[in-house]
Amino acid sequence: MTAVPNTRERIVSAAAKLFYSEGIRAVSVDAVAEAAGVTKRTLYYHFESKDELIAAYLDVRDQPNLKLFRKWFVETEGDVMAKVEAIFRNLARAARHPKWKGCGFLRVSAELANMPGHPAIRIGATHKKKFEDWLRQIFEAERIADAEALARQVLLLLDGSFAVVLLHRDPTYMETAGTAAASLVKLALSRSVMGCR
Amino acid sequence: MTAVPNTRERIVSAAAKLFYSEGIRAVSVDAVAEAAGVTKRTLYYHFESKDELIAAYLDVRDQPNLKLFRKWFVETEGDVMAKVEAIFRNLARAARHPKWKGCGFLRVSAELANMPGHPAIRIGATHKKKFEDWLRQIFEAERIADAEALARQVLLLLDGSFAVVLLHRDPTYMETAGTAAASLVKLALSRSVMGCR
DNA sequence: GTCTATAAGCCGATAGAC
DNA sequence: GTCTATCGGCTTATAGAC
Repeated sequence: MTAVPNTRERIVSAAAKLFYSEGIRAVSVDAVAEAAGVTKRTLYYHFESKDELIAAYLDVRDQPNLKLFRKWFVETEGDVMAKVEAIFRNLARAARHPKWKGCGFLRVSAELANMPGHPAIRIGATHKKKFEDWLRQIFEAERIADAEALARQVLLLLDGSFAVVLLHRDPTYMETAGTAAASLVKLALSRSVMGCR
Repeated sequence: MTAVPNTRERIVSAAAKLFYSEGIRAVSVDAVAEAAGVTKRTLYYHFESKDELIAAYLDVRDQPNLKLFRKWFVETEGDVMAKVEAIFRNLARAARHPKWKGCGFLRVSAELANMPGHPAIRIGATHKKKFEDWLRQIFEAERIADAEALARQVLLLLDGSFAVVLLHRDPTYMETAGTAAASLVKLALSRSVMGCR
């Protein structure tokens, strides 16, 4: 809420752009500072370390990301199958953008696989849990018996499509994942209606 | 087939261990050379660049990896659903090993997301296509109508479970993925028997 | 084919002035 | 809070001897 352009925010914004585009280990602190228009010393005034900056990068992406998924869901006409499938279709559209490079959270967790307790990984894990919980609540509202398992299955298809499309650069995999997700939702729904476990 | 311990093989073996354990950008050429017991100059005699070494690392993992999946599949008693599910159950067991750090192919593609044409990414893409083709052939042999789509769906669940388990360090997601995969196979099988598209 | 030695520069992080 | 200047170490890759 300061009146002047916030230096910290400019640094995080520059970091987000570079880290997502190039990868966190490929981008130096120098490069982030230069892109933000500050010196490295200023950057280290606002952040204790590069690791803290990486965590800040993912933290600013948390809410906007979840909000976008919710938007795609609610703005779609039809039943819950159609709404879930629409998430994947919208994601496929996003993946066709030349600057798309997968899921920032998953890429950081892959890059930092040798540092399991890293703050950025915690933020990524929390983000994905929030998404899974959101799905679970939706399925519970639909009176689906094992909403928790179904939410996990849809999450697995979503994160799988991030990984596969990043590798093959073929967004049609996201549509395949959407079809699979819709099938699983339908199956769970039919089981619940029949009163089965 | 040389009689003496092959220097090139020792280098690739050391690289594989370190790259998988720490990440490709986190490991220096110096570290690989030292682990292999050769000097950096010798390493650069056998490999033109670090990029070529990364590609070699994934290349040696291609066949053993596919062979393991086939082994898990054929050694499982029961129908195709049980066999597919067994892949995920075996993977969950592997993921519980303390040294497990996800899928090497996917992690490289995440680390090199800014270099789409990198030789190592091509090798990873080819590897995953081989796996997908193997699944497709299995489903075709089961007379499943859209074997291609089903193979892609199972692949998406598999790679999704790699990504999610790496993030949460919770191998039960692999069992959830296995359940989902079995459900999708069963669904496709029932559709094919009924003669539907 | 393997070695020693080193180039040339970038890395994360810091000292101290203002 | 932002600057200039720089530390010590590590980076990929190479020159030239044997």
